[in-house]
Amino acid sequence: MLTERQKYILTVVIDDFIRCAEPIGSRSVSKHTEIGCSPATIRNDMSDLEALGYLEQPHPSSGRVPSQKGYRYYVDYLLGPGMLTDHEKGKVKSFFAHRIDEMQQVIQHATQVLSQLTQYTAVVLGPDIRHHTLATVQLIPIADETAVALLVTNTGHVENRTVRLPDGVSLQHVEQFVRLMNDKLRGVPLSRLRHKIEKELMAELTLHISDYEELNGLIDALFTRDGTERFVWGGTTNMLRHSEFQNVEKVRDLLDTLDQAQSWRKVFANVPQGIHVKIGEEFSWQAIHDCSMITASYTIDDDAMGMIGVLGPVRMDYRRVIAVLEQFATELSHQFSRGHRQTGELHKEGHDPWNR
Amino acid sequence: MLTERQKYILTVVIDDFIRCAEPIGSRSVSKHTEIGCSPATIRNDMSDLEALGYLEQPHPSSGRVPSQKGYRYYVDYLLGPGMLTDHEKGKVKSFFAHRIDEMQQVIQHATQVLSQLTQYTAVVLGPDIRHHTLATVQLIPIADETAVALLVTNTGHVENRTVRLPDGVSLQHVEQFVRLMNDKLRGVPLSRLRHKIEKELMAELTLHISDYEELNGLIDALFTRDGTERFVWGGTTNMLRHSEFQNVEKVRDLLDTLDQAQSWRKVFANVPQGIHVKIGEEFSWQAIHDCSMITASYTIDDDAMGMIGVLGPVRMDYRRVIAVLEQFATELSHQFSRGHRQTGELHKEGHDPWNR
DNA sequence: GTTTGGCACTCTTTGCGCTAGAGTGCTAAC
DNA sequence: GTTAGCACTCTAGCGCAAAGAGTGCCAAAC
Repeated sequence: MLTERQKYILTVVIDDFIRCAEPIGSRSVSKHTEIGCSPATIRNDMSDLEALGYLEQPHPSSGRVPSQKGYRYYVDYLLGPGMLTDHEKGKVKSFFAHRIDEMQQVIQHATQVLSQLTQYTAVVLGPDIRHHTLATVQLIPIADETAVALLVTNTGHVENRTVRLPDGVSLQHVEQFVRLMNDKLRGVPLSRLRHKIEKELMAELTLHISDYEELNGLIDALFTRDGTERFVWGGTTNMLRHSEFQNVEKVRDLLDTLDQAQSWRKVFANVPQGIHVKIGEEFSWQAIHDCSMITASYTIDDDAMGMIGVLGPVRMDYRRVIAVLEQFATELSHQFSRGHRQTGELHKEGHDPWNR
Repeated sequence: MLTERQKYILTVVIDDFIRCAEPIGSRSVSKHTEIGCSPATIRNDMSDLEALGYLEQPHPSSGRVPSQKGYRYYVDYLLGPGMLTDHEKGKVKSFFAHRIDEMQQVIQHATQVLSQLTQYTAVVLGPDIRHHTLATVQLIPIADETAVALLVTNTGHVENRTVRLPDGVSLQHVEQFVRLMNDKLRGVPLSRLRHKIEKELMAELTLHISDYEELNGLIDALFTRDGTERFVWGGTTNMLRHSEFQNVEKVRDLLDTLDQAQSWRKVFANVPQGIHVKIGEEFSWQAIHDCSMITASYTIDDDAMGMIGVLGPVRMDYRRVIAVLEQFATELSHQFSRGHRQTGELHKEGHDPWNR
């Protein structure tokens, strides 16, 4: 258990170190007028803090540097609420001022704004479209046996893929097949499409495409998502601004790691709701052992939807970044909730404005 | 005019410098047995080559380093044909062994293979879809006044965008509007769509959407392409492998420059057909003044289509990269030509297998 | 006229020792 | 429990010398 003064000293050391990236000595801590005790006293406390594992000495008789355990304590117990500057507020506001239709553009732009605002690297995960419902599925033939398949969700998300059509099935049959799927599947969440087809539609579908193998392959090609949640990094080069990445080898490892999309998907999948901070060696990869990531989830009508995050050196400005992320995630939730509500009512079963 | 021996010495100096990245001295050149003359003679020639601007001395009494003018001469007149190693041939072969349907995936994968093969940074431009023809256009309503518009080309490329539908136009009218466009525009190259609509279809289209402003806006939203030819960088971190990028500041400038999509589009637009080498200060941006780019175009049925390229330090292995690019572009051309031919015949005017 | 060996000269790189500065740990006094 | 003083340690920066690489030039040889 730390004394109040020890907590205060730890806070000051970490705050200062975040600012200037150099070991902090007892004299410079004592300069903070609030403390009211001499460097010698502070030395004793800092020595205790080191013994407890919250501080470290890069070499004997240098100032102290926070350990990752120290950062963890700081984030969990010492961090006061942050405030956005007017400039930051303005940037966030202006991002949300003009509505953008295309999800991909929103994501891309958001990473840019976030990374520019924080001067760290930003990441934005799009909404999890498995909860969106199917608006329509279409097949557009482009060659004898090839067609482009389109899935459109109620939220306007479009997914397209090229599929092979089964041999020897007439176009009339394929058309009826598509018609049937549209009739029966509109309004069904993407995540439940496969299930619903297998439970309720197989019999009917085989009327149009009788070869079971072929039919199954086609349905697979149409509805199996590869789980590629779209996420985008922004401002990756901001990493190079910070003194812990002046070594090119390290930078290369780090940037290569950011490209490992598959692995990040796992990381993002396990991040809890709300604001969450992951520090250095809490990551499983060596290359980002001196990075921290702060994440915030945004929601659509209180449904968990997506995530935004900022990756920076362990020595990042947690207070400021958390404030920015909180603000940004809140705005993003509002934005999407409005947009979603507007379109949510449209595609009930049987309602088709175009009477297809 | 250079003597044969001077050309030989220049070649040796550049070859060696490309290999070891250190100034080359007369003694080390004389070690190449073929030359049959002493270091002193070579010193004289190197002195001449420096006077002519092909070589430079980093500081008095060090070895010589090629100037950019030297590289240019080397590339234009001295470079012999390169040969792929069996390993390289194998890599290229295996890339083209399995056919991939989605263009975006082909591009992405190609950049990875190219950058891995060369150990430099690779870029791949997709085919210029302005020459592809329209297969179909569709409007799928997702909210009261919003619809997803889809353009599909004869080559299976799909473009989607969200558009606002004009106020107070019935869905029947919109549907007829789309039907009309499909009837009249199928088979027209994307680049000529706008022109054709304005020349031939405006009168008919106003039957369905009478407000000229609204109609024009919708057509704009449907058919105006923002000129975002898709290109993808791969292996950007390979840049950091090379000794000229050991300075983090420089690396940051360079990586930031790679992100300037807009500017690169201009560069790529002006690259001539075939193999082309651009060296250092021939670029207009400071940040890549010590990079060279080698590009190769690939074609579909002898039509200029797209481009692949490799960006590396000026001190890059031109011979090897040119060989790789030539091979890769040739294979790519074959691949696409086959694929294209297969689908090229389908969408003649009036031929619609689904009778829509 | 071209080529070569020899030699003096220049510049960079590396290692060493020195000093200044920052910060600690310890002890004794308050 | 807190503080002042002091000895000690470690780093960063500087200058210097020696080693190494490579040149330029000159006179002699081909």
